[in-house]
Amino acid sequence: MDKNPDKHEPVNIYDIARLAGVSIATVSRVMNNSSKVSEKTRRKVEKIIREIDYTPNAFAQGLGLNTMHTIGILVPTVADAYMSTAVDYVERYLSRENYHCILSCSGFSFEEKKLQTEMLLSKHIDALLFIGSTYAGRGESPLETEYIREAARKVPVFTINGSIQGDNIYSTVSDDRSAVYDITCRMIDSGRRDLLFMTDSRSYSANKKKKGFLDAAAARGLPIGEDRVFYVENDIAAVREYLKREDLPYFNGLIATEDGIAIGAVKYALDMGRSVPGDLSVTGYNNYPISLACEPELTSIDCHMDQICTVTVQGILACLQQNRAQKPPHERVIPYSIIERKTTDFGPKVSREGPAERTLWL
Amino acid sequence: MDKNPDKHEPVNIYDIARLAGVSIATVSRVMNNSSKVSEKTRRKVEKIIREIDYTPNAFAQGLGLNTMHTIGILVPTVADAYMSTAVDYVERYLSRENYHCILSCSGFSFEEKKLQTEMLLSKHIDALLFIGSTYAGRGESPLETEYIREAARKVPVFTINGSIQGDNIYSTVSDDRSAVYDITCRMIDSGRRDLLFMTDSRSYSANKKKKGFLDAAAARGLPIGEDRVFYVENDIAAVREYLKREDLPYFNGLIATEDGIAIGAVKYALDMGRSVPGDLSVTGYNNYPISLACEPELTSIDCHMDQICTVTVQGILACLQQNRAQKPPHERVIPYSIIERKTTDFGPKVSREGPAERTLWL
DNA sequence: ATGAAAGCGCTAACAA
DNA sequence: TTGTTAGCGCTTTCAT
Repeated sequence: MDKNPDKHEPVNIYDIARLAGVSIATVSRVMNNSSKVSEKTRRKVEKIIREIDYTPNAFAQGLGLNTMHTIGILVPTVADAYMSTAVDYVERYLSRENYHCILSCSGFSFEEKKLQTEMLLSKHIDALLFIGSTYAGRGESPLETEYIREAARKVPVFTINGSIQGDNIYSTVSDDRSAVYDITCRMIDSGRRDLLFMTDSRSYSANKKKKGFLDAAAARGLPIGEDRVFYVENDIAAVREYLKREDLPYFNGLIATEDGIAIGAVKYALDMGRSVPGDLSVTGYNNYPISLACEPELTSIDCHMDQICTVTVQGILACLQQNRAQKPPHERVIPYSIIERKTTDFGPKVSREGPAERTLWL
Repeated sequence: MDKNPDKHEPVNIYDIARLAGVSIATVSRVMNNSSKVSEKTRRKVEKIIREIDYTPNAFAQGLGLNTMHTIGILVPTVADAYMSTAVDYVERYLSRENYHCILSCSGFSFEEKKLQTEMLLSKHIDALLFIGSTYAGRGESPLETEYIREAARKVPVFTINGSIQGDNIYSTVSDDRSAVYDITCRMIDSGRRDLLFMTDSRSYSANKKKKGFLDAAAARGLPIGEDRVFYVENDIAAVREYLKREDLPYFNGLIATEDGIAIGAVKYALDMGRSVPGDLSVTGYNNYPISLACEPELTSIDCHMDQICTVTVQGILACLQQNRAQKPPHERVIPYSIIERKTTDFGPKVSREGPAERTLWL
């Protein structure tokens, strides 16, 4: 075994103790800022620590303390602007509080989601965060989310944009239904009566959006039902062609549950010589970077990811801080914003009867 | 202390041993698939393990083995399509090999990058991966990257898109210079002589791109120098205005080092009634999702992130596998592709003299 | 204020 | 094939 002379020899607390002429207990006390150390001893020990560049072994600390200050994060994929923005916020915030994040991209399959959850749990993380409505299932069976409740028996579980019932589970969501309700009302109030609703999913979240659309139409007395709801792939080119080929009813307003779908509609209009928003008014959802690249720039719904993440991390910290102040509420709803850009001509906001429910933020 | 009855009581190897009527060594052997266990004993132990749902304590394992099979990943921000795509690939691949990823978003400041590196190191990770050319510095002083060489004395260090010299450091990069050289040649060969080069950075990577631009112009005998190089913010709206306001020379071809900059140029053209690519030919870089949202769709350079990540992870695994087969090479260059879309009219590829150097992949 | 020593749960070398 | 036991490096009583 040729030992690499460049490699730092592992230095442990015993080395420091020996060099400083004290016991390991004292070194430990110094490392942990215990008050029970004389100023003189502390300085002596700190000097050695600095000279040797000693860092305590995190595994040993973890073994004794039963925590390594690590949060597990699950996302279906991080190669998506929604997820990656959330991960970025959460990681930075947590990092400031001296927590690290283990990230796992689980994909959308049930098996894989469950497996990755268990893998994360086996690493003795302090809390688990699920980002994305996919983890909430489709609301068809409680079995879809049973593995999450199972996880919650070991560590506190948090979810973003997917509400899950269960002990020790805390969700932060945006009010998808109201958002779509609002934006649909505004579109109707701007004179559009021939609406289309396009989505790429039948998830719990997508269904809430659909409800918002239908409720708004009903509230405004428009004869709009499921026949105005279309399921498409969230792909600009696909939607662009879909809107041409299909035998669709006439429409002059389109509500999409994804910016990509909305942009496909804008491109369709372009191809067909229909002006936007003149002939066709379009709204997206999520306010992704692509909505700014679109021409004209896309009106979209912003879910205030920063607030969602802030609230979530505060909940995590509250749960983990020993002074278990109080548990966070089981669900928190964050308000959305309608970002009006160029694909709509809503005009000044008319308050006919307002949204069906108010969003709250705390 | 009210103990939660729902909470799993921590089960350890001693419990299993007692219940199975064997020693902890035998349980450990079963867990690690050691061959030295009789089939009968193995079954007996496995039964208990399953019944109790025992999972070994990762901290204790880590302490003994001095590894928790964890890779540290640093990115300046993961809220960026380039980074998040890379993270997604890497994490999935590593996950299949039973490695977990600790992710850290360091930002761009030197202090923070260094600090986060040390935080990661203190977690006893098995390897460190830096994603993004920002970690390579600007090539002004070796001190910019000294903390990375320092890290490499403890664990193998890998970098994506930033070449760093040093022992135990392995880089995977795309051939930025050749990519821009190629695309500039193609633009010139399609009849454009009044070129602009726009970038948002003076990083090592950005400088290589600039060199590709200038070299190509020189190779084609065009009198183009630094006066055709412009530094702007990578922001669609900012570039859109910048190109109008500034007292710029006439240009009919624009090479951007970021898709966002290129799209800003496309929007500028739109505002000014210049047709794209007729009056102005534009190319971006990175082939982000926004390049598809752009109208017309943006020609861009794709760095084959999948290959970059595959090569990188293979290197990581090679370094970590005990049968230290052989170390990976210190630098690997991955070929790029020019994705021709609608903002250029390159026509059939003319092979005048070819790019100055060939890219290689292995 | 300081030190001695008992764990934390696991792996692996050594004995049997 | 199985069991015994010595670490791994740290935190934390409990003495002093």
